Parts: sequence; C-alpha cells; structure tokens
Amino acid sequence: MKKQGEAKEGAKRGRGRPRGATEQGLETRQHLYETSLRLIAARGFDETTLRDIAQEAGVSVGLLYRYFPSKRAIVLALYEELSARYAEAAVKMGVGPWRERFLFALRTSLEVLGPHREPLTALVPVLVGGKEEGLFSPGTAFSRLRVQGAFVDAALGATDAPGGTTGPALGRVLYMVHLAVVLWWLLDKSPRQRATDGLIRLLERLLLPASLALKVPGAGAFVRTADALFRQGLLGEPAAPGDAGEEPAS
Amino acid sequence: MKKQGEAKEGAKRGRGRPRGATEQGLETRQHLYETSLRLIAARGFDETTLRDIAQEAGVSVGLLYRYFPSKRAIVLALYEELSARYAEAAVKMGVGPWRERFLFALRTSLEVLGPHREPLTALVPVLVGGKEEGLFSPGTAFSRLRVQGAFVDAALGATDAPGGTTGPALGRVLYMVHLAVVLWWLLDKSPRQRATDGLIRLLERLLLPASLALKVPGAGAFVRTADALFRQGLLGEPAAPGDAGEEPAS
DNA sequence: TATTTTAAGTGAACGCGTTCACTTTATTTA
DNA sequence: TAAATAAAGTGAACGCGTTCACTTAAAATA
Repeated sequence: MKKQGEAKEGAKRGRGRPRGATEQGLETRQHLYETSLRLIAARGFDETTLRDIAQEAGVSVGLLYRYFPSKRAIVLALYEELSARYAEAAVKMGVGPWRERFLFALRTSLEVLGPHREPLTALVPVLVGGKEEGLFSPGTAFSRLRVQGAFVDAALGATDAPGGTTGPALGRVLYMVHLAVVLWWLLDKSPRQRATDGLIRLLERLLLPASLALKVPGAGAFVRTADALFRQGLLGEPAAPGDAGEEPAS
Repeated sequence: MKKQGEAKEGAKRGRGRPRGATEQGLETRQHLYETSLRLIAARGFDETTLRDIAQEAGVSVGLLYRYFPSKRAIVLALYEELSARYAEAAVKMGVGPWRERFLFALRTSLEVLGPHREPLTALVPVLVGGKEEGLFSPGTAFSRLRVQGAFVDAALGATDAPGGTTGPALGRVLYMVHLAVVLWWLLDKSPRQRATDGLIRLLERLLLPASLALKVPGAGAFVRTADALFRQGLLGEPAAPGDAGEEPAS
C-alpha cells in the first residue's frame, strides 16, 4: 500500500528543516499525530511520555522529533487543525449587530475546541506566552491571524459596524476577549465547565450597554487604545505615535 | 557563630515533613533562598539550574529538597514574602470611594512586586493554575487570602461601600481584576512594561461608569454572580443554591 | 544497472528536576 | 560520658524531554 512517487514541488517547503517530504513521511507523521493525541486524551498530557507514544506507535523516540519540534508542538498541531475548522464554521455568521455576531463567533469557537479540552489544556502555558513558542510568536502567527480574522469580520460586517480604523480595532479587541474566555474555559474547574456558561451569560449582559456606549463620541478612541495596548503588551509591537502608553517628551 | 540550642516549640510546625527545625537549618534555608533568587534574578528562571544553585551555595543538590519541595517553590516563597509586605503597605489606604481605594491597592501591589518581576514570571504557570501547586490550591491559600483581604477591605471600608453580601463579593471580584492585571504585567512584552500603565489608565476610565452602574438596582446581583463564578471556576467550589451557572431542574 | 544523494528511522547519551538510600553531625536521653 | 535519636547533608540514580552520531531505505542521477 505504500506508494513512493512525486517529489516535485521541491525547495519551497519553507519553515523548519526536514519534514514529511515524501508520502511515506506524511503517513508516518499522521500516524504519530493520531497516536499521540489518543494517548494524551486518555491519560493526560503530563502522564503521557514520549517513550509511551513511541512504543505505542512502534517507532523510536528520536523519530518523533523529525516530525514535531517538541512535545507541545503535537498539541499545537491539533490547535492549528481546529482553528482551520473553526474558520470554516465561522463564515456562517448571520447578519446583525456586532455583539450578536461576536457571541456567535465565541460560541462557535468553544464548540469546535470543546471535544479536545484535555489535550488543549497543555497549551495554557503557551497561550499565556512562553518564550519563543506560543500563540503570540511568529511561528503560530498563521493560526492566530486566521482566527482573529473571523472576529474582525464579525465587527466589520455588522449592521452597526464602527467606521474608520475603529472597526478592525474592535474586531481585534473582541478576539482578545475571546482568548480570555478560552483561557478561562481551559482553567475552569467546575463540573462540566459550567462556570464558563455563566461567564458568557455575564458577558452577554455586559455587551448591550457596551455597544450603546460605543456610539458616544470618544468611545472609538477607547477601543483603539485597547487594541494598541494589546499589540504592544502581548506582541511586543512598538508603540505608534499617538498611541496610549507613551510617555510625554519631558 | 553557629548557635545550636532551642528546639522547644516541638511538634506543631505543621505542613510538610522535615523543615528547618534547628537554627542551623533556618540559616541554611535562608542562605539557599538568597542564593537562588540572586542567580534567578540575574540569569532567569529556566537558565538557572539547581546544580548551579547548589554549587554557588556550596551544598549538594539533594539538600535543596530538604528546604523547598520544588524549584518553583523557591519563587513561591518569594511571593509569600512579598504578599506579607504588601499586606503591611495596603493598610495605609485612605478614605474614599471604592474605585479609588481599589486603584491604590492595585498600584501598591505592582510597586511591591515590581523589583522582582524576573523571578516572578516563573510563577505564571502557577498563577494560571497548574495541577496541585499554584495560587488556587490549598497550599498557598494563606497568601491568597491575605492579599484578597486587602481588596475586600478596600471595598468594605469605602465611603460608597455596597451593603449586604455585595460588599465582600465586590472585594473578591476586585481581587480577581487585580490578579488579571498582575498576570498582564508579567506577560507584558513592551519596554519597561509600559503597556501596563496604559491598561491601568484604561481601567481607571472604566471604573467611574462602573461605580455609577453599581448603584442601579440589580447591579449588586451582577457582582455577586461574578464572584460566585470565580469561586466555582477557579477554586472548584460547589455552586450554592441561587448562584448563576446552575442548570434548571428539567 | 551502479552510484550518488536525500529522506526515514534508530538508540544511546545529555541535561534537567526530582528522589532515595545513605553518611555525617548535632541534640536528646540513659 | 555513652548510647540512641533525629536533623542536616551527600551524591548517585531515575525518568523525563531533547539531541546527536549513526544506520537503513528510498529516490534521483549516471
């Protein structure tokens, strides 16, 4: 059953060094991926060792590192898969004000991630911004931007979308709120994570006054300031002139 | 210079098994504590190995585990020391409305933690609630309650303190907001963590309308619901009857 | 087909945090 | 003072994620 042709596309494979370049390689990668997630989902992340995975998959430990740069990267691959699936699901957003579209986007996200909570909890240290890996580093920028795009769309395509640069800024702020909810959900110790439902209901109640407040003059600046802060604090982007957080030249 | 008397107090030392029971033990513990933090502050947490610390302190690796149950516990001891210092500093809170008292408590906290940011970043995974250790586990309950107490006081002693059970609930919610800001500060990648200043200014702007909103009927229930959610989600406490997050009996 | 090149795969070894059986030193009891 | 007890201190060893020098197998080139 093992074919062995097609090595056309050649150089441009990009990123790391030697990944699955041949068909057999891709098959192995998929096999390791599935085996890993199956064990992690069953036993938990810390309780599953790479030696366990290698043995279960019938390969040597070293081979895992040909396909995944670290143990956590396996779960990160799951997140990337889910974020692609999420992007598909999020296009079905209906017309309406941004707060309703945001809630739809948020609920959809939790529905997609829902069945894989156990493995995903291993990403908390990553979500929360470890050194070089993690959601806010260049490596995973693609996934982040894809999901963030759904929230920017939710804001821009709304019946009450704010104009100018406030629209995209609102979208990015909503994406951050969404990330906070996901983090909460991952940490939620209540049975069946019911406290997350409560949190979303709370958010819902907050969102109506917030959307009214956004119509008063000056509120747009507030949103843009928040957006700028997130980019400076989490992404380490330099402060643009006029952004909050600058010190006045003394 | 080494005295060796006084083993009076005997049994009740509590917690773990064999800690510094003799004077020499306490000296050694302090020595290891200071050496560890000096190295960690200089090189970073991950870059400082226990073998480094042991060598620098002139002891064996194993000895570290007589005084600290884990590497992170060393930094946790620092946090406990700082939280005690914070509790002292926070009593100097002036009279005024709760939003001003809260901002004072928040700023004081960041001032106390400020000089030790580098070691404290190692606590992010802990803050964010790893398994058994961490801020929301019984082991560190004492520090948590001490700091939380300052925020509850800030609410209860305010000129506009809400009555009934809403007062303490507001205090606990403000403590959670404070924790979120501290987490943000630890993750803040901007130069000199300037984005944190911006975040606090944003909070400031939000707090005035919030304190007005708290006066309308029903807002107290909102605060109590938020408080209940935090306790269920983060602490895993059971939902009390009447709390949000319960499912209606079907 | 024989030869070279590249990808797939191995398993021992490393450095880390942590544990443990053990020795040394101090304190209490006889 | 001598024996018994408990705390202080040691260093080898363990299990983990990760790395590396290496072998095997497949594809490209001759």
